[in-house]
Parts: sequence; C-alpha cells; structure tokens
Amino acid sequence: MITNKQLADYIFPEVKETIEDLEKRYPNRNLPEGAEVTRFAPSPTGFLHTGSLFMSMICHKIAKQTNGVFYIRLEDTDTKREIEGSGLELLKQLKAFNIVPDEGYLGDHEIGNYGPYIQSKRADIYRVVIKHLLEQGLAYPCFCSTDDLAEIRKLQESKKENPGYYGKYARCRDLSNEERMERIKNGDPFVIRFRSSGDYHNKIQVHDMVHGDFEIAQNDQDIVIYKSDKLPTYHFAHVVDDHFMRTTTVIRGGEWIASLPIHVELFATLGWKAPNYAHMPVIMKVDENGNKRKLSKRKDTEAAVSYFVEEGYPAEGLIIYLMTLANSNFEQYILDNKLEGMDNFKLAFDKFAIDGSLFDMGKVNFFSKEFLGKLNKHEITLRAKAYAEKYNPKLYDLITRDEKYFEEIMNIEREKENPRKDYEKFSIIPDVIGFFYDDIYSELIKEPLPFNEKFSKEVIASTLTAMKELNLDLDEQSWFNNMKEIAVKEGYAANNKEFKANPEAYKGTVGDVAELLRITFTARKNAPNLYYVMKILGKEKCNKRIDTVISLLK
RNA sequence: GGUCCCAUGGAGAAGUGGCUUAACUCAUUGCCCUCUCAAGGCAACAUUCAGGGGUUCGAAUCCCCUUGGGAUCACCA
Repeated sequence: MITNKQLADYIFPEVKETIEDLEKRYPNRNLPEGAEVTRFAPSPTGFLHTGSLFMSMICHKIAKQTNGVFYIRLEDTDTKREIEGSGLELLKQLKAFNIVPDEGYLGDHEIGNYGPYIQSKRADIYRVVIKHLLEQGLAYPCFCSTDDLAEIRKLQESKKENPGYYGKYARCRDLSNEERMERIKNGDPFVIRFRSSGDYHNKIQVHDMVHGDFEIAQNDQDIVIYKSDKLPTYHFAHVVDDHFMRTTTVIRGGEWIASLPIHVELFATLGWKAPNYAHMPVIMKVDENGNKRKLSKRKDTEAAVSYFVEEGYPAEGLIIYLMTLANSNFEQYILDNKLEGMDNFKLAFDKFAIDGSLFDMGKVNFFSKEFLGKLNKHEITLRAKAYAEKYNPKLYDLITRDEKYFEEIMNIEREKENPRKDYEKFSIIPDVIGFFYDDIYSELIKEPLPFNEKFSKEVIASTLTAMKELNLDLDEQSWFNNMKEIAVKEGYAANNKEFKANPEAYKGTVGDVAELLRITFTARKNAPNLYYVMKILGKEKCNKRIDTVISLLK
C-alpha cells in the first residue's frame, strides 16, 4: 500500500525542507506594539488602476501611522495575463504618488528579509507547504479535465445544487494512492486540491476591520491550490505568503469577502493564525443605464492612474480625494490644515464606507485646484515643467522659451491670501495662458474678436488708440484711475451709476473700455486681471497688439 | 439562483434612541464684491433619512418584511 508520504515524495522528490524550516527562515518580526505590517499585492497585468492606488495608499498610510512595515509583493502566478514590464511601471506610478514601500518588490530589485517578493520565485516555498498537506492527506492530486469539470457543473445546475468541486462531486478526492501514483506515472496532467472538511450548511463567524462581525457559510470546496503550470492559486499563495511574510492586516478589495471562508479554513488547517482582514469598498461609477458598477479600466478614463499622470493632475489632488473617500472626516482635516499633508491624520478602519462610493471627478478637480493654487510661482513652474517634459511638448516649449516669463504668468494673483485657482491640471495651461505668447496670439486673432457689437469699428479704434497712453508704471489702483481718466476723456462714464443715470450721454462705461483692452490683448472676454496681463506683456507689446487689432478692424 | 454586504440630498457623507425643525464638503442656482474671469462673501438646495409594519413616552438610529443596489460563485487574481 502506498502511503500519503510516499505519494508526496513521489510528486515532490526535490522538496526536502519542512514548514518548521520555513518558520525559522521567516521569523516573527520585531516591531513595536501596534505596528501594522501591510502589503500591496498587485498582479503585473497592466497599468495601475485607480482602485489599486486607493488600496496601496491605505496600506501605506496604515503602516506609516503605526510605525509598521508596508511591502509590495508581485502576484504573478497568472502567466497568461501577465504583461511584460508592467510590474516596474506599477512601482513607478506608485512612486509618483509618494507611495514608496519599505520592503519588497521594487520593480527592478527587492529588499527585505521575507522574500522573494515575486510569487513565481517562491515556488519552492509553496511546494514545501503543499507537500506537507499531501503527507497529511489534506490535499490530493486531481486529474479532472476542464470537460469533466464542466460536466459536473452541468449536473449540479440541473439539480439546482451549488456548483463546484466538493463532497460527492469531488471525484478525485477518494482515489486510492495506487491509482493516483499510476496516473501520475502515466503522465496524466493534474492539479492539487485542498481537501476541505467544511460544511456549506454551517456558518462561521468572521471579523473584518471595516465590516465588523458577520456570519458566512463554511467553505466546502476542494479548491485548487497548485495549478497544472506548477504555480499556486491566489488563495493558497495568499495564505502562505501572508503567513511567512508576517502580514498583520490584509487590506484588499471587497470582492474577496466571498472567498474569506476558503482562507479561514486554509489558515486553520495549517494551524496558523490568520491575519486581520480589512476589505475595502470598491470605487464605483454610474453607467449609462443608471446602475452602479465597478470603475472599469476599459470604459472609464479615470480608472487608469496613468490618465491623471498624463493629464498633469497633481498627485496630491488625487491622493487627497482618495483619502476623503477612505475616511470622510479627512476632508475637514485637510481643509483645516490648508492641504499641508496628512502625517497627523489617523486613518481609521471603522470610519471606512462599507458600500462602494461613486468616483467624483468634480471633487478631484476641486482638490487639485486647491493644491495647485497654494503652490508658489516657482513650485508650480517646476512641476509644470517636469510634467510637460514627459507628456506635453507644447507646454514644455512655452515654459522653456523663457522660464521667468512663464513664472510671472503663473504668478498672476497667486501671492495673496486667496490665490486664483485656474488650473486643476497642467495640460490646460496652454489653453488658459497661450495668448501671452505672440505666435499663439497671432493664431487666436485669426478668429473674429468678440467685441461688443454696440461699438463701431471707429469707436474701438479711437478708444484703443487713446489707451496707448495708459501708464503701466503705476500701482494697480492708480493704473485703474488712469484708465478711468482716459476713458472719461473719450466719452465713457466713470462708473455704472453715472452711466445708468444718463445712458445717452456716454459711449459706455470704463468696464466696456477694460473689455476692449482685454479682448485686444488676449483675444478673449475672460482672462486674468487686466493690470497684470498688461504688466507682463509690457507697454511695447501692448501697443503693438493695439495696432494689430486696429489694422484687423479695417 | 445560492451566499454575503449595503440603503441619509445631484455626489461624498456626519449622525450609534431625545442636544436633529438632519452637520460638513463638492456640484448646482441666485445675490454681493468687481474692469471680465478666477478667488472671496452671503444665501437657496432632504418638513425628512428606499417603502411598509412593529418596539418605545420618543427612531434616520433597534427588530421584521418588501423593494432596490453591490460583491461573489475559475487550474484569474
């Protein structure tokens, strides 16, 4: 008779280590009381999803605020879906959002004593545990093909029973070791399944850091733990890795709640203490039919973190927004603290929303504007330049033509208590301030200028000509008074009141004059403060633009 | 369909039996300021907490039902 041990040895002859060896190799971490060891465990299947950024931000923050450890583990056991190079890209993206792991996979190398941190490189570790399970009769090889599985499922559906590989449907569960051995020798492809002792009709009590306590049916599925490609499945790898990497709290998406019974049983069977779990709400979006659904990378631009990077959103804007989604009291905190950072904010699991909330682009814009608004001219220029160099040649060209000039433009109404908040992202800068540059200006004035139709060409021309005398060397108030004086001389009312009292007596008001000038200099009706626009352009250029516009009128 | 979770305004939410004629933030709208815009200031926006029953002197808050929404049921993670 063939024993479990003999079978296990036959399947994994090369595995000599035991679980005890692994326990020694990965000792408990020596950390202060209350320190959390968290991890972000992405699959290298593409670029960073906004939901993943959300998750990793939380893991990072929780570890930081408890003086714990935040590490990254690459879950690359699905070789079919793997996209070459995306692991490195993931790390770069995280770094752009100031999420830097203390330990683990770093893209091109790894640090830490609990590695390897790439699952495909941990095959030997999984095998030690699987061999142990095999020896104990807690796992067994399964030879069922996809067709067999489909057949089982069909049968179950027809009988309205739960689908899956369990109980009497687990055909390979009670094969004799002789038969198993023979089929393996025969070269039959196989997977290894965990032998569940659970009963679906029994409930287990589970605890979750954000959901609290709830009941859920026991697992009774003999899940695959070792695939035919000799790599573990998620469930198994999670249990083994988080145990030996000594994770204290597993922070992951709410979609994992349903498989919690599997993980609970696996931990219990192995005699290991399960980590705490914190299942996060999933970020949602309303689709065309008015239904909520998960933010989808295929359908929603805002689902890809790269979108925000390429558009030039400040990383802080998105992070602040995501933090408000995590703990809604963060919003008040960050506003009270003038967006100065979150180091003193305590993220609490029990303050998380349980249901997924809708992604609100408007609020991302708001926080981004706020953030960009409080940067000084130097900082915003540096950031804009760094962004433009990578993603926006047009903007990069504008900045590098004359960085000081660009800085002054950025500085319009910036150095004050409540600065302008014109930009939520760098990519819109050229559209907003392009008129400051002659070549863009000359493109803009090819379109008809939006002058008020009540003014004849002659009036516009004479008014503009008179305004050439406007003194720019004054402070703002005196400058405006000067403009008023000239305007009055030209037949405009000094203010609205006077104009309204006797509309026939005037061509218009100073406001109209300011508008004429604004349109002349910027080719638009709306622009930043006229005084600063003129100061930055300079007297000479202003008068030149006046001449240009007058010539266009004819 | 089974299992689990959730349900306060356009959005994020506070609220854990009386302090709530429901806070705060974004969005929207209006007014003020004003050379336009941005910013700023002020105001409006749920007579009511999905609906219905109950418990209670008293419920958004506790219980039940209904309805609606979400998650999940792979050799994917």
